[in-house]
Amino acid sequence: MGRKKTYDRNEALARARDLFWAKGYEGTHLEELVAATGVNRFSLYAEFGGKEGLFLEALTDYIEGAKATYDDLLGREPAGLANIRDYFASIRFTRDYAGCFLINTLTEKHVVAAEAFKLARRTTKHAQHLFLRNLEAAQATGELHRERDADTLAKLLVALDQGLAIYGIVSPSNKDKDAIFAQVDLLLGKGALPA
Amino acid sequence: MGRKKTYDRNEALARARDLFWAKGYEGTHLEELVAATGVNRFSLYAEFGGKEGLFLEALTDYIEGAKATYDDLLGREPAGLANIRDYFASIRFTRDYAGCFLINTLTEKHVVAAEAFKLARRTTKHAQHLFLRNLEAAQATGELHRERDADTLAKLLVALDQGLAIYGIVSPSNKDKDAIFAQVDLLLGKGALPA
DNA sequence: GATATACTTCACCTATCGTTCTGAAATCAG
DNA sequence: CTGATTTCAGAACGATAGGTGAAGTATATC
Repeated sequence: MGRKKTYDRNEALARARDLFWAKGYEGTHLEELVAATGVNRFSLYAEFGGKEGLFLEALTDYIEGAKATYDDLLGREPAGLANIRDYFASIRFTRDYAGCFLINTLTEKHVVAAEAFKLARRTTKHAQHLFLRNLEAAQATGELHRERDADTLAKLLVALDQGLAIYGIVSPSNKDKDAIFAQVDLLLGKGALPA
Repeated sequence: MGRKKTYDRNEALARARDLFWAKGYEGTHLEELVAATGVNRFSLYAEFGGKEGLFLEALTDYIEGAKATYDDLLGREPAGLANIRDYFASIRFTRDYAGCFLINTLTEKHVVAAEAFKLARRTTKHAQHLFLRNLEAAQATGELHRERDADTLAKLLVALDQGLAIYGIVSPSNKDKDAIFAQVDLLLGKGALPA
């Protein structure tokens, strides 16, 4: 019983996430959050426990979404280089992510920085693990040369993943993306890579 | 005539840069700036024209430093892959940059975002140009295979450069760095890269 | 339809932000 | 030394931030 909410919790969280993502924690004011989410100040406090709680939930929401994307694209069967190529093609080269919310958060040394750091390490490790999984499968089938250091290559791909997210902000050209993608292929040993 | 300043302008600028770098624009409060720079509020306004002016000067200072580093390491003669290797080895794999001040700024949509965006494009283009210069020289001497798309490879290196700056925040392990460096070498066609 | 419940609106509070002002301290020309 | 000039240190300013309280309104159960 009682009055119904005029907002949807998940929808509100998504809007808050986008705002925090774009403007950072301190740069996003409560008034903007109220306007964007449609949740009034009082309910926002009751629902999320204030600005800080809302931020943490928004960040967690983002992480879960990112993890789901990783799992979806890099967890496919059969494992192999195709999964990696598909990941870069469909994430880093199509949607215009404004960098990475989590990484942006790390650069802001506010109160939730410690929690964000833990999340960052965990997510990075997860992505690295998924990359490695596909690289090792590729080595098993002979798709990737067995002498390549798969473990390190996975780390490089993680770094490149982040780099491309940023590159997309500065130079969001599709022409560039296609060309860079071809170079990633070369890195993976596909295509005609000269010795 | 008049009283002497108790601070050094450049020193104060460097301290302000580090603070803004670490905590962002909105996350850095004037009181902290006063404490860190040793410049009192009044003088800070007289000297830099307020918080915004100080930020812009600090950002410019950072850019000039970064550009000088690029020029120094990637502009050396003779041009070639060694310069690129040296750059990554001495910048992205030794000093613990907390990401890139300029890129951090882009993610904060505050009042100087437009100016920061211009600076980012210009700096990125500059780095790309320097990478390309060394790649083309390497192709001329046969150090790098002539069929490689040097232009695109330069772009990839720019993206990787940014990615490694971030990777250094999350996983600042020197063991990782050495291994990743070996993979960068492979990307450049040095070492025993299997076809 | 009465009543209890939960959300909404709106005004207010306190803290703190960036900025400005004021009087004292320090420096240099004459 | 004297006076002009500049910086210094701290208080004070208006604006606005995040958070909270009280009254009103819509909804569900009985």
